[in-house]
Amino acid sequence: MPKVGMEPIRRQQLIAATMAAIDEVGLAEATVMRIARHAGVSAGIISHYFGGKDGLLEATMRQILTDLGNAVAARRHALGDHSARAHIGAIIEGNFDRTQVTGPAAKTWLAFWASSMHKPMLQRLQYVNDRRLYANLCHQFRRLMPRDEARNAARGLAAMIDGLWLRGALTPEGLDADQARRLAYQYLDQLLAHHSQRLQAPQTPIQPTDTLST
Amino acid sequence: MPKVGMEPIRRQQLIAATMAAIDEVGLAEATVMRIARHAGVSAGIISHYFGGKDGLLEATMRQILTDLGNAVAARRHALGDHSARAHIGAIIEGNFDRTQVTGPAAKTWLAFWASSMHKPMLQRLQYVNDRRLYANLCHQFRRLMPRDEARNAARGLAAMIDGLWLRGALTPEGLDADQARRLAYQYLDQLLAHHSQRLQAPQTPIQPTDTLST
DNA sequence: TTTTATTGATTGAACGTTCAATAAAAAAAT
DNA sequence: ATTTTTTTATTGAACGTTCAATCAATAAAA
Repeated sequence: MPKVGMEPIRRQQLIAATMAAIDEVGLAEATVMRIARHAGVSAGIISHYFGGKDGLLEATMRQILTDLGNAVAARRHALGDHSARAHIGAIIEGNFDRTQVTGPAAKTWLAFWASSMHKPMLQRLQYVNDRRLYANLCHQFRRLMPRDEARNAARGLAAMIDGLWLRGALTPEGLDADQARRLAYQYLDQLLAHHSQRLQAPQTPIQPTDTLST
Repeated sequence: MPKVGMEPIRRQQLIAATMAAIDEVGLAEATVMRIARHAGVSAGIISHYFGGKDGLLEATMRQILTDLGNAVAARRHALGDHSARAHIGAIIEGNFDRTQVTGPAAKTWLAFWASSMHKPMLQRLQYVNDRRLYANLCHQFRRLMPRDEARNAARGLAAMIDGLWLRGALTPEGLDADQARRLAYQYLDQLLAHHSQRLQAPQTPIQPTDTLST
């Protein structure tokens, strides 16, 4: 089987196998042997390409974060409408993207969330990603409201997104992405309602059954 | 040291030591020896009182869920005002209770969230707790709105609570409980605003500090 | 003296890593 | 075209470590 130029192929295989193994039995029992078997290779190869198990786990988390970043960036670039609401919508959509919501990715994500609290390298990755989400949201909200309120809105929406995600991952039936999107948009529109220069009123990618306001 | 009637004492010590160990080094490295050392006892005692490490972990998760249940129940019983908003407020307050927000409890909680996906017993505990939160919220919202909307509101608020929790646990500085409460209440009031029989308007247990702009 | 609680050395299983051996492809030589 | 050599990728058995569980020995209370 040894062909030249295997490195990128094997790396991808092993990262995918890692997610599959975590999906199957959890991080605690995702041994190098199980991961290797999933990828159809031997255990030793992991140390060869990633320097060890930790290296593979780090690479896997990087992959997940990169996927999320791409999912968001793609939707923001495809935006016709450059309103704040549209940008924030793209962030929501990106976070509930197919690749992210899938069983393996969701469980892997949650496993890394938990273990990042005690592994400095993973913590760093998680932190950077977190700040990026918050900063993006904050920047968009800032276009419609004063700074302190924008910060609150960003914190609230970030929490809502993560919360929907978390509960989706924990639910045996998996995340209902449509329902999650709907709830996130509904919350977003409530946040924006008070500050709508009327330019900016409910634009409805999704109609939250609106309401004649207070 | 052997006195009679040690069992309940040791059990409590060991459960507390488990949370402390998880807080310190994470579930993956919370070995029986480390936990035992934390409690000032030997490793063997764990199997003696809990039948094994798994038994101790299960008991620890049960403890955390019980603490949460008590925190909520206490606040609901202490309620003067029996409005739906007051009840939901008690649920929010209970979830951001001191004993829950503390470092050890928060990290232990997250660790169990992750591992409950692959351990049927923990999954069962987590699921029951989850349904209870949802059912309680749903029941209270139902007093103010039609069923489908009540369900959405309950799902949204549950996600918001868990999301704030999660992000608090992941943040290096820990959860800012006051800020979390404020955001949860703000969201709650937005949910209720559309349905307020005028009895029910913003009652402000917490003032969202509103902002002098910029 | 009996009962109860606790210890800690021991055991066996499981893990990640290593590395000499191997096999396949690519390159060079014929 | 064929053979030989070199390079690259891969294997899997062996090693050292770490862990949870066990249980005979022990020490304190009753």
